[in-house]
Amino acid sequence: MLSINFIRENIEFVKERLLIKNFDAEKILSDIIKVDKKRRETQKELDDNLSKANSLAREIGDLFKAGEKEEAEKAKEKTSQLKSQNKDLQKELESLKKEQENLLIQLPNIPHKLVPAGKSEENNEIVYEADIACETAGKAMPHWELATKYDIIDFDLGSKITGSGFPLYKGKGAILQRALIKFFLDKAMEAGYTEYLVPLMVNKDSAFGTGQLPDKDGQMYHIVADNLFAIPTSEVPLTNIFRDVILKEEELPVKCTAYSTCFRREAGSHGKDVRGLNRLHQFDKVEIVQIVKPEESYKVLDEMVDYVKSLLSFFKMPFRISRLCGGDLGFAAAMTYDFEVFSPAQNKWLEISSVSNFESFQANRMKLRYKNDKGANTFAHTLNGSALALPRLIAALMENYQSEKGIIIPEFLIPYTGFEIID
RNA sequence: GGAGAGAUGGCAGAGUGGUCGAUUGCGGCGGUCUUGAAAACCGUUGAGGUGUAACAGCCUCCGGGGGUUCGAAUCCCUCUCUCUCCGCCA
Repeated sequence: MLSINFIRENIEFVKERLLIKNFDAEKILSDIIKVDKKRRETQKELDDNLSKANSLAREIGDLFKAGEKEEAEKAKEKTSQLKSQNKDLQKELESLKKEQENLLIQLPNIPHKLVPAGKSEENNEIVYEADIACETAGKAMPHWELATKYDIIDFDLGSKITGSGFPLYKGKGAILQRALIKFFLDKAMEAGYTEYLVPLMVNKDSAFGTGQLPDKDGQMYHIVADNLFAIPTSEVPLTNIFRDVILKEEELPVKCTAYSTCFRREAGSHGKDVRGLNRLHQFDKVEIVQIVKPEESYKVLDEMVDYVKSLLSFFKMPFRISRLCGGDLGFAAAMTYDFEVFSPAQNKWLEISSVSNFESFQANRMKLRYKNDKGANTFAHTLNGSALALPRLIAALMENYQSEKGIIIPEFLIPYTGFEIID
């Protein structure tokens, strides 16, 4: 959420920058300014009235104490009009605040200067491509066939037990999954991240804090009986640890990581790229989150990109990094880098990680602040990234590492899997 | 699920209708003293809004929401959470 003070002072700038995200903010901004003005006027009026009421109450108290009962009773009568007036003002203020909030949360975050304009992923800017050749492009066996051939992932059983998009991993498939999780968590720890094991369901406040609500309402599984949401990523519980928190400056940067299962309804995307592990309702992911000082957030974004790059480099598979254009950028992000790994069987790039700087957008929503060196409370900047999401990585790994003998486990992973080949 | 107790400032912990935004202790910050440090002493120390050139001023906040009253941290209702006991259970 953008802060009202910032908007008030930079309307034209906000309007202009949001066009990069293909968001026409003209109407909503003028509404916000109008409501804001009204809100402040009402606030002032109410405050003045309350001030009067307070001093009257004090006087009445003094009169009672002095034993002047009659005078006191007389003074009481004066308050009734003030009271009813204040009640109305209070109601009005309340509804103005709500109105303002409703408008504010509709505004997406402002994209960073470097974000290219553009409508869709075609306009994303590729900033890095690993220099790794892929000889089997178009000739490799797809991972869903390999899965069956070696009996390590059972999509049909998943469907039987739950439904499509809930695969069941078996034997070496399950172990590979566990090995990767452990590998990624170990690396995150080496890089200074503190590991958490988080709740997989969150309440409304948390879902709102990171921006899942109300923007992506239909994308989360909702447990109605208890009004809880299954997390679409551990970013939600991780970042919400710091909801309504004022950190000390020396506590920054906060670096945390969590492995979790993630749940996504993927409503509206049925039938598109859903084969095999490409798009699932349930999957596993290791996430990294940082909370930093505003002036450092872009340096940290680069660091996080380098970190994810270093992870992917272990696998020696073709991958590339792109900076998302305005049209492809998420609601809450100011800048995002996507990582894609190459699937030789499908002959296409699979998105495997997404690293974003949200600047103060999430922090403002969840009132995440720190005390700066001048003692002033300041919104921190939040960043997060996948490091990494497993299914597509496993898909790419299976396809890239297939051989006549079986799927060869990359050497660095063998200590984690305990086996060298899936056959 | 049943019965009871509780939720106050960074922490501990007073406060049961009228200068209480809140006694006090610890912690933090500033100072005096000291060659330096400790101790001691003095001062200071929450958040949000409004407002100001900047101060000041004013308003709100004692778990959340609602109510009673001229006036509520204090009384009433309700929700959430924590603790103790009982039941059930991985």
